[in-house]
Amino acid sequence: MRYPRDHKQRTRRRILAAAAQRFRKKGFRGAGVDGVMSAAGLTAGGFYAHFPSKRALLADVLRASLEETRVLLFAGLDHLEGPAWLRSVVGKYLSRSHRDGPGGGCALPSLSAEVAREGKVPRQALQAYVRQLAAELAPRTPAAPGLEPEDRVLATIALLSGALTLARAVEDPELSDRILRSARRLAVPEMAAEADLASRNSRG
Amino acid sequence: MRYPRDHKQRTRRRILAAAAQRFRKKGFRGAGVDGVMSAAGLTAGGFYAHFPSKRALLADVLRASLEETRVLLFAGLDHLEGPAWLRSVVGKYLSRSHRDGPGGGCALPSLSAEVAREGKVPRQALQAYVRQLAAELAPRTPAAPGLEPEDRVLATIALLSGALTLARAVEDPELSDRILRSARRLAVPEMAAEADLASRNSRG
DNA sequence: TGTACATCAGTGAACGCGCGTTCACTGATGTAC
DNA sequence: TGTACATCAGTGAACGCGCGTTCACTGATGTAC
Repeated sequence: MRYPRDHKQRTRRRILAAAAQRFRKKGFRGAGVDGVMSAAGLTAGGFYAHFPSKRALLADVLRASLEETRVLLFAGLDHLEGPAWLRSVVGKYLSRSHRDGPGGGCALPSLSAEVAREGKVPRQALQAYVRQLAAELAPRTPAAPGLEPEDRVLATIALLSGALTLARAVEDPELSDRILRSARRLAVPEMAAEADLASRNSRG
Repeated sequence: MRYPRDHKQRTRRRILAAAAQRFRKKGFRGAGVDGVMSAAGLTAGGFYAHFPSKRALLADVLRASLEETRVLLFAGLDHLEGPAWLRSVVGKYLSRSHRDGPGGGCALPSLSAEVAREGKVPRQALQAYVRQLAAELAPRTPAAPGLEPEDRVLATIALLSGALTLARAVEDPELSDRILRSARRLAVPEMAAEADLASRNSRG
């Protein structure tokens, strides 16, 4: 072995991390191979020693983002359960910091629409992303009217992703905040009345 | 007047209609000026006699799509009210035909993520789109736990848009259908239990 | 210990291509007389 | 009624640019002896 054991693999991870950041921030078409590589401290030509194409990278970016989303959503909630747990997860997803940092966090709000147009491989990766996220949320999610946990979780992912996308696209910060807050309540109606009461109290 | 009265205006509308179709179907970056113009039966050069730039066209496309969404959602529902009315609206939005025809219908699922990155003018147009749609839905929308009609409507738009985006991005048709169905129930919990019952009965 | 060598991750110039935009020109139109 | 003309919507070639991708080459690395 002429180079340090994991040298190439570590470089690959650096490229992947840079791509995950830039794809989510600028979109798949908005982020170029050139930019990704120079963000990783490399030049464009080297890219193809690590990935067969930009589109193939997109699938890997989805896989990498799932891990970030996991950490973002699940960290430090072991003591909660039922609606209170779900409210916490939803609150983290629909937080201002998640909205304002599209380069990190969940890939769905930034990339779903583009992935839909990029053919089979990226679409399957997104599908795996949704399935995996749903599978991890379902066991702790309570049922809702007409919705087993597995289905409630799918609808909730759609709601969270849609709300974050809109909250990012709208120009007025107040409307943006309002979209986040409303979506939080629609996602967890069990806690919505209390949240309403609490915010009334705290505002006087 | 050397040309028929509305000749140029009519051409403009043709370009706008072609752009609305192609932007929603292929994305803003995925659809080129060339393609839009030839879909309108013209050549690329003529575009700039009608619009100052491709980006300015995006804002107009959002305005044009709102009218289509209006027709799609509200046509023929005058006899309904409350949850039953809302269920109908939601059912039309989250229908297979809307999912499978991204070139028509609502602009939010296809364009929100890109609009967020295209600067002030398109973002304001999207904001107006959301506000207008919300204002038209709110008067007939019932309140929900912790959600006045105005807020429920915002969260519902987020849910509908997010669900359609995911349903389009996922490869497996069964998962796609399941996302639509789950979102329908989360959007109108008042009718979800009945829908559940009905579908159980009809399946045996 | 020191030197020649084989490896291979990464460089950087070049490729063809499609993009958004510009602009000199065309040619169908309705008008003037 | 017929002819010369002014208008202007639309053409089509050209522009510079950035894209994804290729490939001959470089040079730092660890190895062999």
